Amino acid sequence: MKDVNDYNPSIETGKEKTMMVGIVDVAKKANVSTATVSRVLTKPETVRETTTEKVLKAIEALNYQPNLIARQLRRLETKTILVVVPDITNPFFSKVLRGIEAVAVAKGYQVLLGDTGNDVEREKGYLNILQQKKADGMVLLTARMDAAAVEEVARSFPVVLACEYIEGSRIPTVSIDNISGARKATEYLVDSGHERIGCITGPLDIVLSRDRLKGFYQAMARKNLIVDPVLVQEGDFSFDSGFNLMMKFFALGQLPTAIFAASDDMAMGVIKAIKSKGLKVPEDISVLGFDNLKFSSIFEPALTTIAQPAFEIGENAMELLMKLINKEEVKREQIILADQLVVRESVRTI
Amino acid sequence: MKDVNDYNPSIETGKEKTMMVGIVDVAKKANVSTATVSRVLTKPETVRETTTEKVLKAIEALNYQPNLIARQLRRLETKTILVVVPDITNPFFSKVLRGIEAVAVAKGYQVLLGDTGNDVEREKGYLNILQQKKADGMVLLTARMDAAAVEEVARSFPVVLACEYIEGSRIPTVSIDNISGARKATEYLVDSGHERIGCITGPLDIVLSRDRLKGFYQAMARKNLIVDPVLVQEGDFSFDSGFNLMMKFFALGQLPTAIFAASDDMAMGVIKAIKSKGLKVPEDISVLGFDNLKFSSIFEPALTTIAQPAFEIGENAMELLMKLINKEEVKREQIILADQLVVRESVRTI
DNA sequence: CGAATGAATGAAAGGGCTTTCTGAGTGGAA
DNA sequence: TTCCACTCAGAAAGCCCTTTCATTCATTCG
Repeated sequence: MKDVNDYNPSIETGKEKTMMVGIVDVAKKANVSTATVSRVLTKPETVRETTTEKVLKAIEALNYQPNLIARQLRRLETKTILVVVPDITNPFFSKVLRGIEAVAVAKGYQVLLGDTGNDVEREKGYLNILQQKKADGMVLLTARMDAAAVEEVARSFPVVLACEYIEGSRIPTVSIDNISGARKATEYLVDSGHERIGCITGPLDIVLSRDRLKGFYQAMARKNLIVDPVLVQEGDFSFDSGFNLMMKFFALGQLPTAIFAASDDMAMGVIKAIKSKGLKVPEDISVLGFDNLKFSSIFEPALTTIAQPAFEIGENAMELLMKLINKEEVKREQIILADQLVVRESVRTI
Repeated sequence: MKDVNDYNPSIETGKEKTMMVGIVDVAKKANVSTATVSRVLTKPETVRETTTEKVLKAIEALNYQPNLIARQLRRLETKTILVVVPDITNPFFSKVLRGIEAVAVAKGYQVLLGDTGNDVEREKGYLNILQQKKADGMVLLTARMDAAAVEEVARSFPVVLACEYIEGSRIPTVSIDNISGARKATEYLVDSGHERIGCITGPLDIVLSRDRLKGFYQAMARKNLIVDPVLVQEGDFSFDSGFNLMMKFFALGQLPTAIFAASDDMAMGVIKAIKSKGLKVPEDISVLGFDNLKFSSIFEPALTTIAQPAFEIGENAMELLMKLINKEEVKREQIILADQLVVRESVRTI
């Protein structure tokens, strides 16, 4: 059964007591109590220098690493936070995640990743992790699930929402103002001379999608323009949905002169569809996106879009979470970061 | 000091003993021992049905959630694995991560994320997490650090490498064959009639970059073509490095008819540079990439590239890790997945 | 010189769960 | 009826740390 090619590290160590070295071993070796060893590790200032040295030497000699699980149990804290993401593969979310991670690491926290794959059930599942004490807090980059359930958890544990928010909730949130962002985008389109403007939204069961749509309507209303209902279509943020919806406009024979897409991915899909019909962007139809993905500047035409400060959203969210965890008072529970219109080449001035 | 706008959930619960309910509370309520409660939760088949019901009812009533930390301490396992990534923002890695996550979740594991931001020091830091027992195993998507250190850890803990490997190491690995992939790519270029071919490599301190370069040389040698040394330049996988290196070729007045870039990002940079000089791809210069990012098919011209099965790499890595954790024998310690040449529009047949 | 102070350390009690060992109870075979 | 075998459940011993409380010892002051 055994084969030279088998890889089994535990065999290599043989049955020689690989015994995990514990704090007692160190204590014994250094001739002190476990209490002292623990103190050396966590409050060195309370231990005499000579003792500290002895202990450190023993730790070194035994290559001792404290068992964090035991510490966590004792201290009832994990120094871990949970981040729930709808799709880690989406560069926008991974950038937010990176912002979170950056400050987490700086503050000595680790991050447990929960990718829901856009599945509400899995999203719910992650709620338990807090109650099971596997994390000290959580930041949600998605909030499609039952709002009450989230509220419930947030009542007993530190929770912050990033990007999305829950209507009527007091759970701390950091995001941009999607309404004003979308309004700004649409107004730019109007100011560029467009009147017949289409909107491809995100999934409307998400607040943030509704907000962007709301911003669109607001801008149109302010400018006294009429929105043709067929030109408002619900996508799912994906390239494909942008492509398909634009094709639908073609099929319907209903062409706007400009389209506001609620994500850069969709905007690119829209543009591909337009090109596939032999038309040009922005000459024939203008397109404006949302997110400012790295790729949007590389794309041709380079996308005019609303930039979200993804990394900063992550940073702020984590900082907020830290305050919650440390039971500091948090004054503003809604942090709104500035978005920005990035003008590139996909919108034409008429 | 207090303000109506303060958000402080612990205030809402007041000082009413929000007391964490523990297994003893359940036991008391159900009139059984803690042992029985534990058994209901973990080996229900050993408990009489009527008892089980009582216990379940108590659990329900108290909304009891077992403290996983305590369980972990007792069982000496965390049901958590650590994934160390050089940059989560890179869609290739996030896709691998997703593969890992998918099988992790399926097997009841959680994933702790370690993003190193391409920093070797941070990479090293994550090694400790295993020894500190915060994770049962780890998969490394990067292995720039001291090989000996990794080996050392891998001797006592389950570790698998994904994408990269360590030369001469027996640590289980899953990846594609970068040498043959690059060779295949280069040969395609040659077979398309190109002879003067440039290569833009990844950072050469990474094995995988060296392998791709090696594949390039092998193909050129097999086809009896001469490699002009100035046409081989070291990039860092980024769009910018591709752009800059191509500009360097222009500055040098040394133009190849085709370029093999070791990443799609770089390939796109190269193409942008070519376009910026008023030349066309593939008409004037052909470009071939590596990775097959989602974006590569959207890019114009659509990139001809080598596709890596990122998600599958992740899946396989995690499955391998599971075997290691469960101390099953692993026969093959190197799993090579198939890469694939995806022909699109960026290479011209002469 | 004795008492009071303070610093440094140790003993021991958990933190919340799992699991072994043991005992109680039940039913069946002799 | 006695005994065995078996099932189910409880007592209690940890898992490995941290932290409180107590103790020791040296120092200072009256």
